[in-house]
Amino acid sequence: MGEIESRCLGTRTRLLERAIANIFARHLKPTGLRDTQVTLLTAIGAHDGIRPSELSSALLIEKSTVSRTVDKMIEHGWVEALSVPDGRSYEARLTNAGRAKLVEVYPAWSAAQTEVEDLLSNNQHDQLRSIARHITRAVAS
Amino acid sequence: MGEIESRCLGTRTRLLERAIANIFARHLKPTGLRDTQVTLLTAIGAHDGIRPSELSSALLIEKSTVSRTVDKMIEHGWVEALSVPDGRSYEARLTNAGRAKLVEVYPAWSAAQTEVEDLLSNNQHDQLRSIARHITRAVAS
DNA sequence: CGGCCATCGTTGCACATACAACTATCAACA
DNA sequence: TGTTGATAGTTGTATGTGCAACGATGGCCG
Repeated sequence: MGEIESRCLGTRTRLLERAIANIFARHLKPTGLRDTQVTLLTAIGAHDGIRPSELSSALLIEKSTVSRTVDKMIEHGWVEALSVPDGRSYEARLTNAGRAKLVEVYPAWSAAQTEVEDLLSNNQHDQLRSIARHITRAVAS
Repeated sequence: MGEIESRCLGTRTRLLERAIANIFARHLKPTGLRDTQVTLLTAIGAHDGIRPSELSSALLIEKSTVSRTVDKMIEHGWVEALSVPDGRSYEARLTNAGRAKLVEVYPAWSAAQTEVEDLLSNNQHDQLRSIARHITRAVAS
């Protein structure tokens, strides 16, 4: 049973995630945005016209969570939903207000990112990105 | 702004955590235990007499979450609380039922662990453990 | 001894999230 | 064209979690 204690990757990943999420949460608090909101806002900004289902599968965020979070961002006026031929779906796009919000959030994000990078040793952030990329590919296939 | 999209360690860590947590959740479901419960049960088993505050700081789980989760495990009869000189705290210890529960859970945990290791490439699980150890030390100091 | 601050665990409350059921729409095909 | 099955997003429900406030205890120092 000591094997769980000594090797469990679930526990370790969670520990890692909490440590890093806490840092981001602290820095983002004054902006009023949550980490998930920043993630979705950024993803929409980087992939104009992306659809909720793509956000969900690419970021591994539950589709219901995406639905509710994007709804709120639409209410805030940061995102707009463009209708598409497929009547079940829509395309998400940043509004000017959404882009402005991202600009506003950037310094806090950057400070958090720097703090996390300082917390990790030199190669570890690259390893982390590499692992995440690996997972992304595995999920995509 | 593309920098957030391309480099954010918060997003990447969360993605990683979700991917792995989903695998563990799926395997653990039949046992009726959540990942956090397994983590706490295992930690108590490995560190007999550990206190809630120590569980919280070592595992980066909120003290309130530890409190409620341990309460439930006590109700299930898996953990017992031993009183200590310091009247504010107590020592947590596994009961025989708790040890039996761990034995019962082990196969599911092991299957999940194997699936995660298969998902990652050769060195990545070691890198992940290394990073988690690094974080643990940073937090402890 | 007595007051003050720190620490510990618990509880109240708000919220994000997961999972499942549901609705609406599309695609395939007879 | 009508039916069937798959897919997209939404909503209901339950729960885990975080944060803040609280009550209780301990430790410290005058």
